[in-house]
Amino acid sequence: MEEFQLHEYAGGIAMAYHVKPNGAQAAISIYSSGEVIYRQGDPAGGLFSVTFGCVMLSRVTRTGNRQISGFFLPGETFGWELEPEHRFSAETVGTSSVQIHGPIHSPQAAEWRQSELVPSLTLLREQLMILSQPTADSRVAAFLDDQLTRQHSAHRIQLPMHRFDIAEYLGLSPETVSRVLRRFGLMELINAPSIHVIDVLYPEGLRKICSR
Amino acid sequence: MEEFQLHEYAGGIAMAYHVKPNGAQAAISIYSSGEVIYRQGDPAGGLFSVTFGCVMLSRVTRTGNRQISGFFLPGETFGWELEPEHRFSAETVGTSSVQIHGPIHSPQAAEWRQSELVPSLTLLREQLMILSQPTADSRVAAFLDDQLTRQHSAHRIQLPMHRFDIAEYLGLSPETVSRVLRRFGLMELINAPSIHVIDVLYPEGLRKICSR
DNA sequence: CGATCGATTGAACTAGATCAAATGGTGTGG
DNA sequence: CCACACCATTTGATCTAGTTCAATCGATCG
Repeated sequence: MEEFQLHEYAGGIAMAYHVKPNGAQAAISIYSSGEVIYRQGDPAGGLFSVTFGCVMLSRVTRTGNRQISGFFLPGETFGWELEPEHRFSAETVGTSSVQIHGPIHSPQAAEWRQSELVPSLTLLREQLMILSQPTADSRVAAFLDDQLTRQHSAHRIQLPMHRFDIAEYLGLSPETVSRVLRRFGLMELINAPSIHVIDVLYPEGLRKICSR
Repeated sequence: MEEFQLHEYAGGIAMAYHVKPNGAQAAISIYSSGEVIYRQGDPAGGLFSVTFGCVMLSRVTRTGNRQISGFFLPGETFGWELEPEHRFSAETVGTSSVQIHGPIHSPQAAEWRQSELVPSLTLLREQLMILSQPTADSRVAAFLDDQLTRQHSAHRIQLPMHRFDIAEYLGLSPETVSRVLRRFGLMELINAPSIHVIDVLYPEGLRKICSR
């Protein structure tokens, strides 16, 4: 079992050390909701992985529009950059903790890089399949199904992000996202006990809606 | 300058050897249009990169729908798999040649893996941004702009794939793709001398349409 | 020169966006 | 502890963008 040692907690940020099985330590930062881990244009230094909560990657285009690249969940790695600058901003969505693996080309990150690159690619490919869905229903359904998988849950999923962010990510309006979720509720596919929690009552039904 | 040695050519498939500067040889296959390189479900053996033409990755979902994962152009690498089976099919779009780097975990592929994974990730992330565009115009514009970049061209792009495939990739109907392209033509943003060739007359105009 | 398949165009319909208003939840101050 | 204010979300009504279905056009190939 892995162990966490909390070192300080001030102003919503904490540093801790993640004690790996082999005794090595990796720095862990704990963030409160909505904090920026790095900003688009910052020097691309590190490779990160989520240990708790959720991290949203987004960028602002030349024309001033915001695009959401994705939401990262525990066990998922982000911060890969080909260029010397981060092309996306990373911010927490809800209280979250993030493990820092050091600079992308550092020896510390090497092992991580090796083992996590292909999973990152696979993850991204799945996200692509969500966004190539033709209708709002199928997109939202695919999104929820993806969350089920990535949260390793049979029914309950956490959606700590705003509806607006989900909408922007899916290329839909927030009103449409809201309406689709309501409809899914009426169809008894899902149940939303609170705004940031959704119980998927009938996962197979969701999957049938995908790519229809 | 790199050298190609052609060894055989039968039934549209040829094997050749790509003579690298250091003298090492990497196998190259030449395919005619629409040939399948591997099929979804095939054992995931190899890592490939396009040397000429275009390769389309697609899959068929449980519900029988086809999804297009993307189009790969010269210099781009595909075939990454986390699991022992290919989750997508790869087929050529137009006459194409593909370099085979050997099994994904082989020493021959190691170097390639190292150098090409982050670029693959970056590429995929760009594609994600295309698909998260909210309107048909912005999607098609982003798609064309992406092709300009990836074909390293200032104006002319080749679109060897069918309109239907583009449409499926973008989550649009083929009619809409056709209409958008026609409209772009009327706006004198583009000019299509033939069905598979498009000249972008005013690239900056395309970019303004993206993410509007 | 016809046959076939893909692409385009047209017309009707529907899904989703937009604008506007109402609701609900959370935190703050009285 | 309650009332208010602020924000995100939901709901409603209208309008537009995109799909669908159908017909036409065009290129390629026997």
